[in-house]
Amino acid sequence: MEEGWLLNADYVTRNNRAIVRLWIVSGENRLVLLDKNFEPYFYVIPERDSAEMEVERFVEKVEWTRRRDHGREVEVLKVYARHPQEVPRIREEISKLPSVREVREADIPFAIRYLIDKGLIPCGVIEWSGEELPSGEIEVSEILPVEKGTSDPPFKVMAFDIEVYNPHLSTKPERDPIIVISCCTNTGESKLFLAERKGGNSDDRGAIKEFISFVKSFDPDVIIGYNSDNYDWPYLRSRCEIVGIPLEIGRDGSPPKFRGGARRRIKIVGRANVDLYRVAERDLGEVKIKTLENIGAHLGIDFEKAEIPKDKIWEYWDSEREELLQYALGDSLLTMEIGLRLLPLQYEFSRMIRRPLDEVYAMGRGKQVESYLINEAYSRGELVPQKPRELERESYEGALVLKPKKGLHENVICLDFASMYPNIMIAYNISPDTLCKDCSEEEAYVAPYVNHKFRKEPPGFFKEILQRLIETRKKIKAEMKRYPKNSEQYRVLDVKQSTIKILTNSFYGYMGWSGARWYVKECAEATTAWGRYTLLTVVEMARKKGIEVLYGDTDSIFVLNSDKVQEFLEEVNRELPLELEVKGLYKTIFFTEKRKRYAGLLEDGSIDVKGFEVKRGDWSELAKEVQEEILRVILVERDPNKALEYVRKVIRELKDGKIPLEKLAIYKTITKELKEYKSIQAHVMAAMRAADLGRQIDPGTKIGFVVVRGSREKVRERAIPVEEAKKEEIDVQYYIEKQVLATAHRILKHFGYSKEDLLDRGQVSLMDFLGR
DNA sequence: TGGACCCAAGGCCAT
DNA sequence: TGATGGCCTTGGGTCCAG
Repeated sequence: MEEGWLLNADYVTRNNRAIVRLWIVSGENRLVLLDKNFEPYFYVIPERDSAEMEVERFVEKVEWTRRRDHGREVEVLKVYARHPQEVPRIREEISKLPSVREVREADIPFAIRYLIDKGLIPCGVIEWSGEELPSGEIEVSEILPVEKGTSDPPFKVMAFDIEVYNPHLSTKPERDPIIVISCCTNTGESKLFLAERKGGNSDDRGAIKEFISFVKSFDPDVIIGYNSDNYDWPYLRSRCEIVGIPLEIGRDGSPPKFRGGARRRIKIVGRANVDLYRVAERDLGEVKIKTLENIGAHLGIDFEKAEIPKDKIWEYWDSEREELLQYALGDSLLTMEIGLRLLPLQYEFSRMIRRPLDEVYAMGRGKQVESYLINEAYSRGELVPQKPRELERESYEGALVLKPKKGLHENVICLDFASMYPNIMIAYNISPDTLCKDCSEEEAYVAPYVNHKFRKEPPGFFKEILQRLIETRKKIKAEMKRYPKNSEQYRVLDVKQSTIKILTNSFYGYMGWSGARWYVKECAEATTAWGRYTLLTVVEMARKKGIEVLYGDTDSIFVLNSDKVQEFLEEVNRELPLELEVKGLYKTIFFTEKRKRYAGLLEDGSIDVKGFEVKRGDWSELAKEVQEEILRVILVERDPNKALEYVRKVIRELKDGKIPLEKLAIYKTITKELKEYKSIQAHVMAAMRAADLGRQIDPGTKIGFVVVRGSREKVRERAIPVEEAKKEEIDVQYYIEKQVLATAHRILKHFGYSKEDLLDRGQVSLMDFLGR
């Protein structure tokens, strides 16, 4: 048997038959495995026995088999199609038959079906025996997954980035050529491909050709970019069409395939395309403005990169080319560095949910959970439910949030339930297949408030899966202790446990997602009901013990610390089927009267802020900086008066024009097409102005704007993109009142200061008045 | 006509 | 293309006193 890493899977059609094709990395070799012995199939749940005869009219082969549907055994027809492309049509026809109740699993892609049935793990190792064909491909006779301690696959990775000549505000492939393509590899190579000057214009033919031949010669397994799905790839494709060069970079010589519109995914045959921006969008929410540079800084990458304003790229190309080339190279080098840090988690997700890397990176969390469940269902002989027809969103009651006791508190301990929702699902056997309407109260757990019932036995689909995930994670965490924290083994195990944690914590949300195959509202509703009940129970238990509860949210309570707390913890853990543990100890903590907003000084001297504007991406840097400093002075220096003086100083600086423009920019996301907005607020207006000037504004675009002076009253009338603003035009009064004062007063009002106090009206009231 | 009040839209964060 | 709860700003409307 030979061995190799599974990079990707697809199929080819030869002699009208679909042949599964696997792309393998084996040492220095890149192999193609073909399996001719796998047929597309799906299931039919019959209404009557005549279904068999009626279904047979549409296909060559039908056989009876036993499966389970939500735990119950069912006799179903396994229906084989001649070719995967026939499946959608046959499925349509068959599901119309009166003798057919339901069609199942007809929408699982052929190559994915193969991976599931064979138990093969993408980004993992497989072994096979077979025969080499004259074409060099290998026809396999036997193929198996190999259980191995995981490590990162030995893939060759290439990062790339394009720069476009852009004397206009936007870039248009019909008009603007590519001027630089920069590439680098995880083997240390880097290349720049430059356009040539021809009669005053730049000609990118040569650059594109050289790029294509570099891709062919380096032959990467993984190609990464930053926003490449929405910019670099579409642009390259357009340029190739315009200049008449085929973008033949697939391992079979084919061009990339673009699938879908705004949420497009790009497939390159035999390789894996990964856009790190989409990974960052899903996994790095803490980075508010996701530029390449910000992501790099967040990941701790020490990288000096030349700064060139986007709209000046063409000028540098014309007159300061060397700097532009450094900049362009920096982009692909930084993309590579980011890739080296983000890819391991994507590899592990690929293994966990058994999907090729180039699908995993852009899948939403719900789809990732679903892929995992589909594999679990197969191994249990369970039929996969159909996708819900229409997304009928029925909302349900969620978590409980207590009103905080406002003010400063000393020596506060935060207790929380470990993975509350997954553990509730385990404790009360919540699962689509255990939900029962007519169980007796003895044989079922009955959810409080909502009265949904779940059979106590046998363990449900979700319970079994969650139990095993949590158990596996515990083992990994124990194993991690055997290695030093900076070791490779530790890092690999950490990625593994972290993947399990993310997946485990996504189950509840998946259950309540109306687009999920395993969507059952009652399950989600019962989970939160037990959550509310549990939180109320511990609050009551604490009070009975004379422990003061200051705040609580979903699965946590903040209490005044005392020697009673340890005993209380033990009592809770004795009486409830969940584990309450210490999450943190605050020397000082500050609550306002509002929920989900607090700031505390932890034992190690760090400050933990939740909810306040400091943590939000849609406030100016100035406002956030001021609020952060106020919280620090209050919690650490315990000197509200000093905070007051600080605010007054900042306001003076603002009036004196000493605050740089960048600190005044407010960033918000455009979430839909501009014309669809019912309410035109500042960020929408700023985006419209940007669009008028030629900037591309799509849903998902972050727009940075500032508020300038003017006769118009409404903020939106005075909101302009930050790139177009001058510092002299800033509406200082807006920033004082709506940004600095608003955020500062939210904290300082609890220490007896009014907005007037913060403004220092007494001393500068006349100036202030004239200033308006 | 301006201010008090209310509500919905919009966005982002806590859990 | 997991979930609900919650906070805050803005814009748009009504009502009412002056």
